[in-house]
Amino acid sequence: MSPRSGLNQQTVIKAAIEIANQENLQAVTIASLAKKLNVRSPSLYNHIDSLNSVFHHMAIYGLEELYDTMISSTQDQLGDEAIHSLSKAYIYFVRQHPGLYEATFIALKQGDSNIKYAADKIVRFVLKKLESYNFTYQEGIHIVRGLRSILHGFATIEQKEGFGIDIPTDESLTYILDTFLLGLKKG
Amino acid sequence: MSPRSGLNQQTVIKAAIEIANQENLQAVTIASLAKKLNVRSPSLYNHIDSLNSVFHHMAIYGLEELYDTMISSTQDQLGDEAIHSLSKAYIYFVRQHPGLYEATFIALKQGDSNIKYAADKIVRFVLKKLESYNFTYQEGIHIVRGLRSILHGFATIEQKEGFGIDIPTDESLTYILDTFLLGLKKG
DNA sequence: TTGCTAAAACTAATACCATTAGTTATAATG
DNA sequence: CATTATAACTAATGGTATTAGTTTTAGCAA
Repeated sequence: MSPRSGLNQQTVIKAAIEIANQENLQAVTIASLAKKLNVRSPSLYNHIDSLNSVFHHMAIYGLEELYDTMISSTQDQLGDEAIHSLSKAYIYFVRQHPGLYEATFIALKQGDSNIKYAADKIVRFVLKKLESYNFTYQEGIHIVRGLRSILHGFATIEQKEGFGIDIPTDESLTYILDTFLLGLKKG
Repeated sequence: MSPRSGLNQQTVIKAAIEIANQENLQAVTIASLAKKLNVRSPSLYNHIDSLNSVFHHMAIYGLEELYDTMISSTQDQLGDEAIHSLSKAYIYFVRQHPGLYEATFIALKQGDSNIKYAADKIVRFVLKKLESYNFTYQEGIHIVRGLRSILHGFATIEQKEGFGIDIPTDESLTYILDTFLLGLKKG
């Protein structure tokens, strides 16, 4: 107890992620963090710059985790199989870490270069997986934008429970990806 | 000036939408509304229940506007043509009313039935436009979820300027929709 | 025209929030 | 064992939403 409670930036970020995933991103406040970590609010400023910087670190951590998950889900897969794997990994990641995923997205608009870089790594990875299809560069961009739209859109609608109806969402995801991939082959 | 400034709920919501579109949804606060409307913060409570209820009304208004825009963009169109039109209408609506669109989405998770109803109207409209393809009910659901994912994903990524790269986003949208529609025909 | 009343403004106050300044206690190092 | 840097603390500032209680006024009735 009392002074020297063993805090550091990592601990604070980790606590923030827990709160975000259990509640939501809005529930991450200096006050809620302090309570969870058994210190007074101002004490946190020995480890972080601001609440905004907490979101910032969450975003980078989340994007890297998402990237790793996608990488390891595809291994040496290529083509349709790889796209299905990486998509499933993406959607499952959002389901397991909803608050962390929120953080990755909220922060994007701030235009921070570290975050852009972490996000770009994912885009480049997907582009790489598309190489086996022999698309032009421009087509590749369109396709990545399409996949990203599908995955982000699907994930967030699901997160907000906007789908309603009792048809399994996993089946829908498979159907949507198959349709998109089929269209790519025919185009 | 002073008392009786002619406020009502409509005026407040309208001011909120203006602030949201010009800045963003977070900029809509009781304080910013009061300032814009030249009254003190507590005065607003004569016209609204809470800040949350303002977001709520924004969401419903936004969904109805979006619905109307999509309806009138398709008129008596059917099939691919209709899907392209309604999609373009959706994306353009988000570009023109970014803050209002934010509100429609933030509110979804609250699970309010009025909002669910307004959102469902759009889903049913898109389902109707798909009738000419002769899909089964289950396929229809998958496809609507797909289109919704594409449109919401595309719109929000564009909004946060997450696309980078200088290839026109309109071209990407057309490409993505064509690909998806092509896949539907082959399936 | 005058007086009443409901509505809409106001001020004051409460309870939260993030953040900064300044102080105290402690853990580790010389 | 003394010093020092660090990490906790308290106190204070200025922001937020919201509630309570008060004053003002617009419009209607007599």
